[in-house]
Amino acid sequence: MAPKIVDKEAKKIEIIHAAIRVFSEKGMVKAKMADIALEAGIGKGTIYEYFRSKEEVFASGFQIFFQGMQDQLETAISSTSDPVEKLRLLITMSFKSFLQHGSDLAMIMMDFWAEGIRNKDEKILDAVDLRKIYYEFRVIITAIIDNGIKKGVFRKVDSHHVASVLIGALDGIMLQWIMDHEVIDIEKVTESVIDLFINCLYIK
Amino acid sequence: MAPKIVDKEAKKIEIIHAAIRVFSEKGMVKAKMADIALEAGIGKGTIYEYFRSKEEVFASGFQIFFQGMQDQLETAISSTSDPVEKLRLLITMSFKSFLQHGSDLAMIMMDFWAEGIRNKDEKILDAVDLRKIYYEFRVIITAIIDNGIKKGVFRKVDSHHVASVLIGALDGIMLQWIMDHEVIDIEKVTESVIDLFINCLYIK
DNA sequence: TATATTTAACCGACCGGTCGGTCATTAATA
DNA sequence: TATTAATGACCGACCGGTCGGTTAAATATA
Repeated sequence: MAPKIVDKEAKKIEIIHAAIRVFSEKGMVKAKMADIALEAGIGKGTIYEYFRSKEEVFASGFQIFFQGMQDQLETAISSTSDPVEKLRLLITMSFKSFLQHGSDLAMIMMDFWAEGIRNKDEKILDAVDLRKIYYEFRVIITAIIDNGIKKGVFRKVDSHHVASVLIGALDGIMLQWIMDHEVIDIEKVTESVIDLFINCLYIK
Repeated sequence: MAPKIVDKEAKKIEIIHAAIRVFSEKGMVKAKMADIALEAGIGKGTIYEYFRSKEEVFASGFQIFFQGMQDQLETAISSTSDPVEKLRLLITMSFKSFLQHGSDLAMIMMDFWAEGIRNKDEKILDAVDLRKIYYEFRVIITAIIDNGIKKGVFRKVDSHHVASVLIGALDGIMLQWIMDHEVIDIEKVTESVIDLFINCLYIK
């Protein structure tokens, strides 16, 4: 009188991770539900026991992916209260986590971007809301800079827009790195970013 | 004994422009050959008189799109020999041309990025070679910075990596702008970029 | 312990729709 | 009329999603 019971939630997450692997290898469009099922070691139909559609699988992957990144970053910068050190950590951590994962994970980001931009008007999937993610990231950096200005370590700048430029630089450099690992030396670029942003904000 | 004659080359370019319009509106995947034919005011089969496949249409669009951008930029910065002014022009021009075109053109860039990255190993389409495009862009900026250093207007920096950061910043900011026009004030961000890059390189 | 029963979980053959690409036919031109 | 250009109905591969049937874990019964 009692049927087979599995940890639905755990299995769901397993499927998401399999999906992320497939998405990163083949891209959102070329990744087929059959591929995801194969990677997860289950039947195609089973995926539909856990998700309503391919899009929902994608959205779940998106959420887990960015949540993980954001958590990692926030714990890192909370380890110090010095604005300069916070910025330095934020920059190095961003690149480090990117390098860690290899180029596969970089690929998936591209799809998330593309999908996020394309679906920005249709609010069907609010999990795939890059605007919110960028907004939050901007808030964090703006706060650091404002704090630095208030403490008198940074010169007075338009913190909001400098934050936009920094985020842009981080993303844009990653784009270049994805395209050509040989030409972009992350170590040295990190130094350049730190040089440009921190030293230029710093009051000597 | 003489057949109907049309300007094949002109018609080909017409089709490419129609395709770019459709790609920018619908994205590479959702853009159908039938849509492109409709936009160009011809039959679907006719496209195949000029291109072998959808991918070839896409690659041609890619080439024309980036060639146009690059030409525009190069003529702009060739109007002066002052490194500072060259950099300033490069930054403002980049954003201006982006604003000019509206968000549709921004969309297509996303697809080009995604496609360019995904196809970087398969050298089938060397038209879609973003590595080359970025490389050339990097060379231009590196040259400007090196020239500035040589002339003693810029302090000694790792020009190659600073160039990477600048390109990254330009691209990354555009990404943010695509996602949320409201939050990113291009005018002010331009100022911030100029402030950060030029003033920080400048020797007072 | 062995067997029967229940039912959540699982599955993959199948369906319906889509779309890139083809080709037999027609139109236009000199 | 000879030749090329243009076309859109058609084809077949593909794929997301469905569904009827199967499996197996947990319990009930003897």
